[in-house]
Amino acid sequence: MTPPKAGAAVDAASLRKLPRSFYDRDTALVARELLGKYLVRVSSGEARRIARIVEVEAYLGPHDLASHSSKGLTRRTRVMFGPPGHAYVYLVYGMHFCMNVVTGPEGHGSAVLLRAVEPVLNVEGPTRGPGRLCKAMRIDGGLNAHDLTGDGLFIAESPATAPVPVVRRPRVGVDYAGRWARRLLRYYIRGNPFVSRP
DNA sequence: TGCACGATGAAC
DNA sequence: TTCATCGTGCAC
Repeated sequence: MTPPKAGAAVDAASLRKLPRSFYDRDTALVARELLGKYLVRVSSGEARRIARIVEVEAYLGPHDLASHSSKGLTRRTRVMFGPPGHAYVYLVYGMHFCMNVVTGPEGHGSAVLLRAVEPVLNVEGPTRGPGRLCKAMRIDGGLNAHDLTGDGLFIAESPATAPVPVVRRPRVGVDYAGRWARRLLRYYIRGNPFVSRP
């Protein structure tokens, strides 16, 4: 009759969904503050999946040559230029999905890529790396443009109180972006074993 | 209409 | 280090 410890920590009533105002701020700040938050996925007919965000990357806008939005407003980047608090999900290398959260005011073209999570509840398989994260959390292109203040897929406050120690590094796989490749826009929780490339 | 190239992951 | 695999953006 003793409830599992993890279950108690993620009781439905304790999951406080992040408001849109959280996302409508400076992208690097949102990236930094997403660390430690809970990513929640509710697929119909399946148990609710919860994972703690441990690694992210900030993509600042059209001036950031590593950002998809540097191509301007296209069918693909439409979501990035849309209102904050929505999911930008795209396919890379023809086989892996990557999930971002749109940040800043509408029209800004910025987002934060989720690169790794730590399983908390009902999450199976590897979760380090943006593609594996999406696979484990059952996130695919059908969730592109999904409103993160709604249901199905959202981010919530975590019960943790202590601040997380943060490491800043250059972003992964953007060597083509010149000086933007060297910017320290990748953030992860120091010492966390689920980070993709410590 | 064609083509080069990935915000990756897994195998070798 | 190589390769799978396909949507996107841009050249033609």
